[in-house]
Amino acid sequence: MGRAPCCSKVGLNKGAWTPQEDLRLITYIQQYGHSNWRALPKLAGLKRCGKSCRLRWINYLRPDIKRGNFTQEEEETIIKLHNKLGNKWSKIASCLPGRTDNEIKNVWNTHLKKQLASNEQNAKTKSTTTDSSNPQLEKIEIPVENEMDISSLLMDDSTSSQAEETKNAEKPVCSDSDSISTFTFSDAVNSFGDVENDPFDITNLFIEPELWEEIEPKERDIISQEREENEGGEVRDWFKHLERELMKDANDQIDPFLRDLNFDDFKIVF
DNA sequence: AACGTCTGCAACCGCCGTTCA
DNA sequence: GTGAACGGCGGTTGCAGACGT
Repeated sequence: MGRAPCCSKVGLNKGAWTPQEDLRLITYIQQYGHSNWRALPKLAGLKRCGKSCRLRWINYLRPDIKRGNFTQEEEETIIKLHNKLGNKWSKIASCLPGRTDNEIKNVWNTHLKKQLASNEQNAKTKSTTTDSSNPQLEKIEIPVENEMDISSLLMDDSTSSQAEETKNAEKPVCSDSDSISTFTFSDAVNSFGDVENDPFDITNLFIEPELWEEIEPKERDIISQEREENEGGEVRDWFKHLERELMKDANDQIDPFLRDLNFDDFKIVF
């Protein structure tokens, strides 16, 4: 007996999402959250499968998505973690704030895998020398263990043994099982700081309640204060962007659901 | 300009683990 | 204990734009 399909596929839209659909999804989630993905499309008036909505939100519409090319540091992190974890994209993504598993998977399959392959090829042809044109992309041999501390993988190879000794004294960049307790607001700021044209301020990022509890009280105050000042701005900007997109196609009819929206009604959801 | 090929990425598919009645 | 419902994950596909001929 096979599993029932996640939803009836009859009459549902497939393929690329339209700006109208995006706007509907964002609007609904901002107002009501996403406690039930299966029910969401019906409640939001979307002709989409719940899974499709979830994927669209997680991979594209979430306000805390980090846009732009991956930095060298991020690529190094992916390579190191992939060496250790294999294709555990969600685990790798959990160590790269603002990056999605899908995005990381794509980057790996389209760029990093090829780079590593060509790097290995170069290493074979230049087997007499230890030089490498791209040292950070060299394959790193790390023994696989059942229990692991990802933070050690993210430290410099040269400092890893030292790091092991001072494990408890050092604050890891990320840990598989306990990332929430060690990831501070300052870490987030640093990790987002050099992103060009980042449309979202760090203080407006959606923060899961559990994570919010773990943020230092002082930092929470700073975030809250800045949020009060900017409340709704990020969402409004995003709506405005979508509005512009919507207006590009003169043949589009204005969605009645969206027509009467008052953008000032929307606030960041905690 | 027209056509074919390549590349990157968004989205889909199907399976798995967890939860709950 | 069982199976349906659901969220999540990883592999794969398909499309659009870039590029080459």
